Amino acid sequence: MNAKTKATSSVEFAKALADPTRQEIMILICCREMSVGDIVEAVDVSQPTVSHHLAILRDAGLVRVRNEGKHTFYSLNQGKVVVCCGNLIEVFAPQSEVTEMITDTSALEK
Amino acid sequence: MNAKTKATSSVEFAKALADPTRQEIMILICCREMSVGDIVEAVDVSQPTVSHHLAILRDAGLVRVRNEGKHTFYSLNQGKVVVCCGNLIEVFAPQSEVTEMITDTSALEK
DNA sequence: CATTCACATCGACAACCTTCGATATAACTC
DNA sequence: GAGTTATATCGAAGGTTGTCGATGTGAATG
Repeated sequence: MNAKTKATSSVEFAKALADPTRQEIMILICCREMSVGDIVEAVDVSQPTVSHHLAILRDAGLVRVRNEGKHTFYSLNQGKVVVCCGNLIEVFAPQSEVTEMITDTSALEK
Repeated sequence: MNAKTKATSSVEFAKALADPTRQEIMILICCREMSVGDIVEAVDVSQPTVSHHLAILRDAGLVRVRNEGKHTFYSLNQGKVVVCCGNLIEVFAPQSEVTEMITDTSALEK
């Protein structure tokens, strides 16, 4: 387990994903950095609402944040998603083949 | 994809997991069948509340239900958990090694 | 067939969440 | 330093969710 990355509980992880707007934002920043303004333009909610959702994703450790002058760039932490999903599978599907795979190998360690 | 199993959206899946009582129930019935009464005894909420949570898990396709006389037995659908988590990883971590694994092989098909 | 048992459903209430407009903050610009 | 731009925070409104007691329902039981 990486010490830098705060451990996110399964409930907190699920709550962070439990909103369509948040999932939409997550897809936008999944594979690239985006400024808050760019995200606001891409989704159909106000700027404060986008900031609010980004704060929730930040608190869950699901996004990386980088400040550059006036702009703040967000990007999704894909590794965190993998780790949290791995936790879910370990806890709620301990008898599945996938669980054997992810507990045997250290595929989720990074 | 199994035609019997209704496709659960990632938002619906996340919402189903986004409550500690529900996750507690999911762990209880993860690897065994339990009647509603047994679940009520094991958790610290009322019987109507347990029924309510079971209904949400049922609507999300996350539990199997079996009636036997007066009793109703619930058990977790581990395969569904694996499939839904696989979907999350594919969508939100497309560049991870795990995504290559689960898209290359058909490990999630059952 | 009246009673009991197991569970689901209903109605109400409180807590929480999403959303917005308004405002604060912090950084560039002229 | 006054103005502008980008983002965060605040406060309120409205919707959703979790919880409970009360009640409905359907199956076993005597």
